Amino acid sequence: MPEGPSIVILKEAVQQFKGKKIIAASGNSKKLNIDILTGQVITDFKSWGKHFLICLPNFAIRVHFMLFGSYRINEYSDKPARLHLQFDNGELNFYACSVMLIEQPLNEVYDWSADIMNPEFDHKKAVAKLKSNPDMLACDAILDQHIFSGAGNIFKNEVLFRIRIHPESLVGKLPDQKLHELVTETVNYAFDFLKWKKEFTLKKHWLAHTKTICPRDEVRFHKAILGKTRRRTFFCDRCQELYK
DNA sequence: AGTAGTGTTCGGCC
DNA sequence: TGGCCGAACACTAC
Repeated sequence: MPEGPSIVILKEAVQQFKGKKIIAASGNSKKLNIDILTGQVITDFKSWGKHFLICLPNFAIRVHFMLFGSYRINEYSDKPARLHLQFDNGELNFYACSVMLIEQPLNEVYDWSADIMNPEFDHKKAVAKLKSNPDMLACDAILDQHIFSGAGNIFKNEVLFRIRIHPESLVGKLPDQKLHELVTETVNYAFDFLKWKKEFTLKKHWLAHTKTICPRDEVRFHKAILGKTRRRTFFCDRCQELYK
């Protein structure tokens, strides 16, 4: 569930509830007084990277699916719902996710130009952020939500393989052209991910993530826990260049 | 059947 | 004060 494109899919799937009144609300969220939701009208659904935002007239609900979260539309699971919203035309259920109330205007909370799926995504700003973090490893840079909001661990492995950059490369040592490729291909992969996820062929298209053999030169991939983010990393040390 | 992981936050420790 | 690290959360595909 978690990565940005999956949240875009969710946003598309809930459009039937835009402009609808919440006729009942329940759930086991501790961060939110669910009673205040009943009677409110949903003005919009938005997303910022992995954040799913339910907009109401005076505040928004932020849903983050973390690693295990899930949702059901017009059906429910046997697990307790973290948040259940009932409408006259259906229902929306969220499970095992983080739910938060946001009372500040969303434009003050979120920098939309950092969201890789947003039309306002700003390539130049992303490059500038990378350049201001010269000591950061490439594998951590892609996971940094302030630079690439919506990118996750699959992105990291696939994008670094696509652009032939070793995950332990220092961002400050990447030539300008590679820096631009990093940004361009992270965004490109987001839209490939979206398309493949909708076709249920995402895994089939993985070139590096979870793989044992490099499809380019057929040597073994390395599998290691790398970077400050300490996440699984799959890479080929023959075709992915180390900039250090 | 057990394990590991599409993620983030928090608190303890040095 | 701050960086680093592990735990917690809680589900399911393999």
